[in-house]
Amino acid sequence: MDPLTLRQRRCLEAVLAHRRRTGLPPTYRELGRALGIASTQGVRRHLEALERKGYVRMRATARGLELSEEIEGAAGIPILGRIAAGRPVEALENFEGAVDMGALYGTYPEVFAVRVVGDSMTGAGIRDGDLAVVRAAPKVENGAVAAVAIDGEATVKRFYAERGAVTLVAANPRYAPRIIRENEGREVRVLGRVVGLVRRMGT
Amino acid sequence: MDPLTLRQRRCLEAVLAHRRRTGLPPTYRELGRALGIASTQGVRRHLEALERKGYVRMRATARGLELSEEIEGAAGIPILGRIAAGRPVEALENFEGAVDMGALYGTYPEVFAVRVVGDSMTGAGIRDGDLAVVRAAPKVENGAVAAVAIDGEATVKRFYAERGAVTLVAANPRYAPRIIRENEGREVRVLGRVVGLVRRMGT
DNA sequence: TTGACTGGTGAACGATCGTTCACTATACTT
DNA sequence: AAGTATAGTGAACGATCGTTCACCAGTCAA
Repeated sequence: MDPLTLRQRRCLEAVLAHRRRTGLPPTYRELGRALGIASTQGVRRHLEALERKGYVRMRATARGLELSEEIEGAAGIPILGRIAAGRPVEALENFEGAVDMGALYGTYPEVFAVRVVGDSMTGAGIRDGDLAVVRAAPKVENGAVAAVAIDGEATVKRFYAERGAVTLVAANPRYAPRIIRENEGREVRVLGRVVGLVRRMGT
Repeated sequence: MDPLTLRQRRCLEAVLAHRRRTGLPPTYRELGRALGIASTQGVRRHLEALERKGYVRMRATARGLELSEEIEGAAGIPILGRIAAGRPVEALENFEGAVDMGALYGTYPEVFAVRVVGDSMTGAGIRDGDLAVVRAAPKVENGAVAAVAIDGEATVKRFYAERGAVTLVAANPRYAPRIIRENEGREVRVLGRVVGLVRRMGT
C-alpha cells in the first residue's frame, strides 16, 4: 500500500478513533472537527487520497466510510509475525492478519461457543474454562473432536459413532471412554464439530 | 428483558441483517424497505418499543441505532450455557455472553497476538499454530507465561527474571530451561504477558 | 515556469435522515 | 364503553450529510 503523508495518517487515525469511541464511522464534519479542518472539502480531499491509496472506501451514504480489509484487521487484534527491533509494533505495519472471530470461525447461528468444564481434554490442549468454538452440524465424522449434548448437558469429547452406540473418548488417560448405547434411553445429540478454541488466562 | 412481539422481533432481525450485510446500522427508511413499511413513523414505533424493552438505544444522529450489550453479544458468537432440548439455540436466547475479542482481551495496541511455533508449551495447553494473545507490557511477574523476543524472534515461555539473567521455561519435559545472561550480547525484550489463546482446528 | 500534489477556506445544492403531527384500524383489558 | 398497546399511512420541518464549484497557497519535480 502506498505510504501516507503525516496529515493523511492523522486523518486515518481519527477515523479509527471515532469508530472505537462511537462504533460508527465519522461524517465529514465530525472528522473535520477532530482534525481542525473547517471545510468539508478539506476533509474530503484527505479521504480521496486514502481511497486512492487503498486504505478506505467511500460509499455515497450517511457514514458510508469503510476501511479496507487490511486496515479493518489492524484495528482489531493484529497477528504479528516477526517482532522488529523498535517499538512492539508501529501502527498499521508488520501484521499478517487479524484475530477476528467472524472471519476466523464464521458467525452465529452456524457457529457458537461452549464453555469447557473439567480436565478431560487436556491431552488435546483443551483445558478447564476454555471456550470451545463449535460449528453446528447434526453429525460429525468419526474421531473428530465434537460438542455433544447428553440429556441436555454439553460435553466436548472425541466422537465415534458405531452401530447402535456412540463412544466419547477423553484426551486424558484418567478418563475411560464412555459408551452410550441407543437402548439406554439417553438423549444423545451432536451439536457440532469443535473448530476452535478461545482461552482467557492470567488476570 | 421483556418479550417481543413477532413484528418487533422481525424488526430486530432486520437491524442485525443490515449490520451484517453493510457493516452499518440501517436508517429508518432502509428498515422500512426491508420490512415493507412505507412510513418512517411506523418504523420508529417499533424501534421505540425495542428501546423501551432494552434491546436497542437510539442516538439522534445518522445511523444512530445501537444494540444493547446483550443483543450486541448475541450477534457475534454466543457462549451457550445449557443446551436445551429443542433447536441448538433459539434466536437471542440461552446465551451467557459472547466471544468478542475486544471485550475479552482489549484492543490494539495494548493487545496483540503472536502465532506459536513448536510444541514447547503443550504442557500448558498451548500448541503449535495457536495464536497467543499478548497484553503488551515491558515486564511481567516471575512465573507468568510471557511472549519474549530474543534477537527479534518471538517465543512464548514461562518467564523468570533473576539477577543478571532471564530464564525461559518450556511446559514440555523434552525442552530444558533456557538461561540467557545479560553479558551474552543477546537482545531480550519482554513483549508482554500472554492473557489468552485462540486456536483454529479441524477444517 | 509550468504542472501536479498536498492542504486548505467558503458557500451552496440536493438528497438523506431523525423527528413530529394528524389520522386510521385492530386487538385485548378493565 | 373506555383505555391501552400494536401496527400502520401520509405529509411535513429542520438538521445533517455527501457532493460540487470557485478560489488560494505552499512544495517539489520536470
